[in-house]
Amino acid sequence: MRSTASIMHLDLDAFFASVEQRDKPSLRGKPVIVGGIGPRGVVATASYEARVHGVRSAMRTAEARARCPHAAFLGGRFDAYREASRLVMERLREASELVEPLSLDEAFVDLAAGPDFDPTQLIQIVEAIRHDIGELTGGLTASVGVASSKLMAKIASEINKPDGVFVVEPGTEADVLGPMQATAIPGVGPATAERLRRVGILTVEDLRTPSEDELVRLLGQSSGRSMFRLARADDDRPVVASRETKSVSVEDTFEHDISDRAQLELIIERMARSVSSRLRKNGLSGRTVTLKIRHHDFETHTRSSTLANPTDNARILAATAQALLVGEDISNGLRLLGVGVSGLADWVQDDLFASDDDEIEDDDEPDTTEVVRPVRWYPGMDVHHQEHGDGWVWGSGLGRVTVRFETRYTTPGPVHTFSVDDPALDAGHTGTVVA
DNA sequence: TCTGGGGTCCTAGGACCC
DNA sequence: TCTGGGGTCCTAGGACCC
Repeated sequence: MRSTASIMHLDLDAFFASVEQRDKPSLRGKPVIVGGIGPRGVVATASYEARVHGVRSAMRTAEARARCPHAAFLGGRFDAYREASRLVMERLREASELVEPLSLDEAFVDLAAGPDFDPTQLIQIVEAIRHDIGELTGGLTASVGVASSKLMAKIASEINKPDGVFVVEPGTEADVLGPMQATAIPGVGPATAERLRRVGILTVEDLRTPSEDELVRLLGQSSGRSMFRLARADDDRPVVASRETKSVSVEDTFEHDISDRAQLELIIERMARSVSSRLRKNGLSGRTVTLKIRHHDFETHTRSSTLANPTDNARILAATAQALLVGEDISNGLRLLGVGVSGLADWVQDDLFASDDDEIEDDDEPDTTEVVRPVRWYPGMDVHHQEHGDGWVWGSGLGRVTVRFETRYTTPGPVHTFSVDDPALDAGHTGTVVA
């Protein structure tokens, strides 16, 4: 643990929902919920206006609708989120080359690794970053924690959220941490919290009572040892700029359980194509193929098989995953299927037998010269109308789609309803739906 | 109409090898 | 003749994170 507060943790506030409010002026100041919008969906992010009504991440969308029926429920536009994230990470890298993104909306930055870092200018540096993020992203806000370790920086960023800063003065770490719930420590989730509760440990201070060996007996080697240290704010983990991808996977929960084997095999084929194209985009190939299945009753299994050589070939991935489905009892229906690849190598095996017809036709990538016609209009997605211009889908059903014509750069705009196959209406730039 | 999707890390047992 | 060990790979499951 270093002696200066120079590790920063930055967290964009209600990230997905904030991007939506930025791009949809009529939703600013209103409850916005981004996530799965189908019957089995869950909330990814709720705006602060929605959180007032008790809506939280990972809550079922059905419950969120009950709690906050007047909210806008949107499917999510990942291209827009990725672009905003890219701008933020780029700005962070100007402060220091040691930036460790944790997700699209979170990163650690080792400020001490930056060009002529001056600890006496810490607040000015942080405020400049936050100011620039707002400018670059069209008004997104970030919460920041700065401390002498990753642990305390991460905890600090929560303290004055949203749009706030908290600096943990070196020397005060253990005192700041002590009164907090044990679950404040990253890595203490529901299962660990329950184990700790059973032996009377509720706060971080409580967590300092047992010996290291006792914690190892309770939580296992790895967790036990790390919890012993983290409880004392003893943390010297470095900020690591780049981490290698370890696995690539796709999964889908169906609106209705599926028990038709042929249909499941087709879904596996589609997923294998998607995994394959993502492997290729990143110059990766892998040896272990994993099929994930979730039964109607939520019982979940994985089945994996390791190939002799790494591959990124969609046909091989599909055949391997399909073989793993044989022997599984699907008579009561599956609610989820997933296909993944691990054991990645950053090189592709020269395949002596590869030929063009070895590949399944890749329809994953839309032909950019064509007009993109979405199969379905989901709430929140970007659209373009030949006459009315740019807007977003407010809702659809019964053969109609309702669009609000406004963008990030306009005032709240008018609403019009069209037939779902109106030829004047096209998909705008859009990401993957969260559904 | 209970319970997403994309990841990471850890544990544990069996096979196999030295 | 009564029981070694360590290491690695593979599979499966579980906890956790955003």
